[in-house]
Amino acid sequence: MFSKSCEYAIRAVIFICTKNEENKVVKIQEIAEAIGAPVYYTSKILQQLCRLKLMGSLKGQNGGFYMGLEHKEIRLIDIVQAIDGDKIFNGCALGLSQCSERNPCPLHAQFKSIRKELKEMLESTTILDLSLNLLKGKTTLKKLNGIIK
Amino acid sequence: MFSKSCEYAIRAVIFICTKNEENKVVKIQEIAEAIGAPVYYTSKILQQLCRLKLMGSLKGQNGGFYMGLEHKEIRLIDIVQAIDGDKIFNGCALGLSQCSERNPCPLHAQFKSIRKELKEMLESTTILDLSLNLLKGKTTLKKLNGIIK
DNA sequence: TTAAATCATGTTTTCTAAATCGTGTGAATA
DNA sequence: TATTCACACGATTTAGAAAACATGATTTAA
Repeated sequence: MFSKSCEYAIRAVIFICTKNEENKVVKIQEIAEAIGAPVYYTSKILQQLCRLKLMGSLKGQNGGFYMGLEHKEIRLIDIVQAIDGDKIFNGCALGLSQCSERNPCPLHAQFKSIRKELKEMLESTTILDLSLNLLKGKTTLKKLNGIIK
Repeated sequence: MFSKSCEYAIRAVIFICTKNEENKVVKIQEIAEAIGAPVYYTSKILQQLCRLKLMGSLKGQNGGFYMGLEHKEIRLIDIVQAIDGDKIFNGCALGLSQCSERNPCPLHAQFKSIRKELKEMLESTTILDLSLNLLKGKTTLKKLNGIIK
């Protein structure tokens, strides 16, 4: 569904957002460990999000990544589009480049409503909401008996 | 969404089914060209489907692949499961191995209905239906001015 | 019966996403 | 202001999917 990069991005952003409740900046080392992703790879992805102003970063001692007030309205769709582009919305399920409304592939109609639902979900879900659920313990990023609930 | 192999598989199966209206066996060469896929790669995939009895094949001169009466009830889900397994139904959207109903990831709830809709669609759609739409010209596997409509 | 056609199968190569590495740059603090 | 810590960024390596190849097995038809 999503690329590995995109999975990491979403996990990271949610995690950082939970930390931001305490107005903290989070180091890449801590992020990578918390979401179970390779450190260098994760940092690359987060740099991409920073460039697009989907999150912030601070260099130097006591530096790290953060999601501030200016990022409270960021939604899942923003992250997904930043990393995976919009092939998830436009891409043909059968991989046909010429597939479109006018020239539909055999599965085009069948996927229409699924795509719509997916897009609406990504558009309406904020990272903040997801992070609040994580904080409340309703959802998890790790194993039940892991460090992070 | 699907792996490349799975895309090819679905395209091929639909195409073969359209040919079967005339009770013909179709050569791998013709199939690969019709669906715009590499010959050797496609043959590998179809062999997999043959082993699972999702289609038939004949060796020797005038041989090829076919979908006979015994395959008329085959549905999209059969093809997808044969090639991609069921990670599309069970796999976590965030790639977390431990994600489950009891230990849901932050997106678990959001993806629930989307998954359900996808699964129901794959279960209810027969290859035959898709091939009939293709024959009627309602859908296409190729460019508008390509050989195969 | 033999040769050609065609699927079957194991191996190798290629390509790209994923992961790693090395060096640069900016900020904090002693 | 020098040192250290942490992100930034380009380059490289790795791994796995995708594609290509080589050879074997089976059927048909001349």
